[in-house]
Amino acid sequence: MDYLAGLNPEQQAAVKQIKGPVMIIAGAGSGKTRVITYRVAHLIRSGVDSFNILVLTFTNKASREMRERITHVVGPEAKNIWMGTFHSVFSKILRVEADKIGYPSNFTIYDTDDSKSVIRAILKEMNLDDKLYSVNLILNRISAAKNNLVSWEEYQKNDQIQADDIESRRPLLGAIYQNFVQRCYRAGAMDFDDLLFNTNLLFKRYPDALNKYQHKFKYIMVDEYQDTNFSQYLIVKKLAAVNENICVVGDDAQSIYAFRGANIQNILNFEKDYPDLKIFKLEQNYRSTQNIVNVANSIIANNKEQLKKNVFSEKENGDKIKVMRAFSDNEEGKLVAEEIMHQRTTKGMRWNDFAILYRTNAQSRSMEEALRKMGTPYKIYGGLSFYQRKEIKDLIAYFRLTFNPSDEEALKRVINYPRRGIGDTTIDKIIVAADQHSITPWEVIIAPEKYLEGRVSASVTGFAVMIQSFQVLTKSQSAYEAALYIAQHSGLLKDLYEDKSVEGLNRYENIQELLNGIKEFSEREDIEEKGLDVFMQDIALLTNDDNDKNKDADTVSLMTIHSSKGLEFPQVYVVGLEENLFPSQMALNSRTDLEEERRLFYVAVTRAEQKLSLSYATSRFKFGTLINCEPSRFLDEIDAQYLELDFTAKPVNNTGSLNYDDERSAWSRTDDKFSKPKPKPASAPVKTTSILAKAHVPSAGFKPSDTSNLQVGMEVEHERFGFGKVISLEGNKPDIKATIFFKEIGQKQLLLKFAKLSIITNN
DNA sequence: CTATATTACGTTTTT
DNA sequence: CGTAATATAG
Repeated sequence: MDYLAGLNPEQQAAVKQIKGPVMIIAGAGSGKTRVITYRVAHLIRSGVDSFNILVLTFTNKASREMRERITHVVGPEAKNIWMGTFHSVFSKILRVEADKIGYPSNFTIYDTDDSKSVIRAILKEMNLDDKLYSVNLILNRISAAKNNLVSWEEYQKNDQIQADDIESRRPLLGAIYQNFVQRCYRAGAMDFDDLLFNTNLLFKRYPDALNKYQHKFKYIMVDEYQDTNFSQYLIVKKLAAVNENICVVGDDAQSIYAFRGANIQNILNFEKDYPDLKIFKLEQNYRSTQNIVNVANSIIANNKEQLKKNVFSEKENGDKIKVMRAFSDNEEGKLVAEEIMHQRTTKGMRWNDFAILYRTNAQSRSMEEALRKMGTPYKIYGGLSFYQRKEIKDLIAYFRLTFNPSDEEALKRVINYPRRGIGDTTIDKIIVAADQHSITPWEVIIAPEKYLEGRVSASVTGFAVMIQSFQVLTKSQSAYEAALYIAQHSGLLKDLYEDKSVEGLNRYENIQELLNGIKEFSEREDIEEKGLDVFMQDIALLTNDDNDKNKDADTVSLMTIHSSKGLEFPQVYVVGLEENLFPSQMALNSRTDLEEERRLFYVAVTRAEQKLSLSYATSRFKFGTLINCEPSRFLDEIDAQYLELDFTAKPVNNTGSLNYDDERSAWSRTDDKFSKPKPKPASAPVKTTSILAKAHVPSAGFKPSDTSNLQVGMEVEHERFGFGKVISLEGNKPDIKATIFFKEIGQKQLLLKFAKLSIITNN
């Protein structure tokens, strides 16, 4: 098979240049994936050992698809290529080298929820205001530090950083960072950023290790290079330092992950690192009509910083870009659903040919509803993934704990789920004891008599014994057998089975699905090691693109623009083109943020092959309240000659509360293509102040009395309810119920064994 | 300790 | 509006 035949001259040149540093600037739709695929194939055909090739991608899906396509060309040898996301490739390496940096090779990977939970625990322990020290802010700050390879020690030493933190009145961020790192270390856990940070650490501290991988990966390719952060950049640079057979592929115009630390300078400055760099520009777009490409170009022209290129299409002009206006988010959904229905019938298309793209996941709801009403089949991509569901995380936490009992987050998750009488106070005691003795909570649990009082020890021991039995079991059983055993004997399966609600049923089915997945894994023949521990290894790195059992179903696709990157559809509907939504409110403060938003719009537009529609609503629900919206500035930036405005939609069931410009006034504005509804004066947010009784302040020296001899008529004081008189007593010994009339809040019924009462008088 | 009620809080985007 | 953390009663 002549894989070069279908390529244009520039693509061919890029494929054939296999030696030395290469940068391929690939415009949207310019056949980037084909070039990478064929370049790898070409490497192998040219005699490069497939074991010496490393291909780094941004998503699991991209790497999977690429491997498939390469297999098509070169056959089974494609299996030997090291290909995957940065995170998955380097977590594999770290598992091999873990002991060098003091980690167990079965370290846990903490996901974002785990990290947040760790931070919450730290804030509690340090007694900090969680409004000033918001979890998200802290996590972002730590993440940014790690991605720039700033350790907690350096963070604390850096004057600039300290000054910033002091100025924002958060001087303890460095201490929190330190605490966070140490806790993760103690738990044998790494978060996503650690996987890259620690790889850098490994290469820095152990030149031997670096050397080994430098010689292993003689040929390196990086896809989506514009999305790499400093940490990733340095890993690649170090690995490529010996052979310098490095090829990066990307498009600066599609850099949309700066919020996660991606540094567009990595691609803009690549030439500085490799002076003898060969640059190839792929500028012909094979995907979209000329109108679509022209619109995309006119959008991106508003950005200052970019590599010069001239993306063009030789396809037909195609339809103009349709702009639809709706009066509410729900109506927007209806318009889009109707238009898709109309297009499909008149043009004889499949549901698969359509995609609806939005800025935020929350927008899927109105689209979903409208599609459902019309009976249109659809599939939502993204959102919370299978592995993020509570029940799945619960079961996986049992697995995690089995293989890494130090994993504190997993422990906290399942120690009392299903209920086994180990409540918050006991858990707190365990953690405190662990802190005091500088050991892990697990070590407290396996020897509770040393650290805890006898009463709670029993249930804790029961839990420890159970986990230990899992540990023994997993050594001999297959992944599936072990998983099933754990699901049953943890009590989790039973707990879900007994919940007969719709959601409960659903959860039970999800667990079954996970178990089926593990079963399939157990039965795979292309893997040597099939223990549950192996299955667990990169589960934290998996996302939604997992169990695509209905992959071939004919459905409309709904997803965020971010997750649409790399995909294409004959017809694309980009919805919610409104100020503060797209561009996002968060992005309005700085030029760089706004430019990233614009690149995101560029990505959205360039997903379309034949027809592109844009829409906005003049009002939409946000946090349960209706707000007015202005059309996005991005619409104004598009050259009007490419647009076809459809403002025919009339407000449905207008109750007079909505003000809107009619069609004519929209057109009568000469300076502006889009009418801007006058912003309504924002109604002041209603503060819900509790009018309930203020808490009773107990008298000084308040002490609960022994109430076993309490009599009707006695006057008592309650910690919260204040002073009162006993009206009546009923029930038997331990469950005596007292009716007491309190001066401040009235009559109450209290169970004596719980109520904290202080007896004032005996009549 | 558990179950229920109440409140606070958030929306970018993902490995 | 929806979820998740916390308060409260039993």
